[in-house]
Amino acid sequence: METPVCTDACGPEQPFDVFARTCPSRETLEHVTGRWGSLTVGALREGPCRFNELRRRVEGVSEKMLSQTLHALERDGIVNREAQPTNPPRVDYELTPLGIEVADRLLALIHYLEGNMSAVLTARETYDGTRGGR
Amino acid sequence: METPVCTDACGPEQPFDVFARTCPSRETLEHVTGRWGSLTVGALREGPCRFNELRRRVEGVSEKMLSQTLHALERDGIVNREAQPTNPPRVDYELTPLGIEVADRLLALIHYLEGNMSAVLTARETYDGTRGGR
DNA sequence: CGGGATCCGGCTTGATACTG
DNA sequence: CAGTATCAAGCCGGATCCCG
Repeated sequence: METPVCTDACGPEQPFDVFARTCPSRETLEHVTGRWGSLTVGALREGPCRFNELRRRVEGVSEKMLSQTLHALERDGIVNREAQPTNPPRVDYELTPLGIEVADRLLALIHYLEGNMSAVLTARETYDGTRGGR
Repeated sequence: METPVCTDACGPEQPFDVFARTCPSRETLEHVTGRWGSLTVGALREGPCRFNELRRRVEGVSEKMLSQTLHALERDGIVNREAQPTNPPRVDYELTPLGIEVADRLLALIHYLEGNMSAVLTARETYDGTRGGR
């Protein structure tokens, strides 16, 4: 489980490298950091959640995109899906242990950005101003 | 600069919240975690870099997308662009202090994923196997 | 070398409708 | 509630040409 080696897509004795075009880690990174992936994972860090509640936490996501995002994350072992065959149906989504680790690193980034948006906004004004109003 | 407040898009007295549909932090997060954004920021963490060298580090990115990505990151104050009006022209890109902080958090996520891809790959096999070959 | 401008095909996305 | 199916639109991204 430590220092795994990419046995098929990144070369014989080479560890996974996201900068390599064909490395599967790039795919997973995209699932996790994708438009809805990062928000979904971040929202689930607050605890298990049902489908429609998740939709409310992640403002703006459509049913289709949330469903699609959750499937990709479940396949990658980031999210666990628990369905109870009751009526009405009840399905809970939660992070796996792997997902929790991912979420914490993602949230560190998110919170840092949230905490420094004033700097970003200032930079934007400077940038937009410098290039003559364009 | 500490505990900034979103004065226009997230409500009067409320800090920036990436889960809110209209919060500008969501936009910046997408620039940073976007398909090429994360790899570009990660690659620049190794040090300043010229355009075409960056293209080589980030395998698979087109000129157009790299250019576009760099502009967005520069506007957000993540990347600094230094052009020397020589001939042939020489342009160096580097992370700003803000960008370095962002990159470190991003790389923490990337390295964690790279180091746990075997678990992801196993999860995928299980997932694909369970749902009867579909 | 370091890009900008343009064209264009296709995948992604978002409504909408429907199912269990 | 928890999704899937369908479809049109639009944006993404690559290829190409051009410029400084």
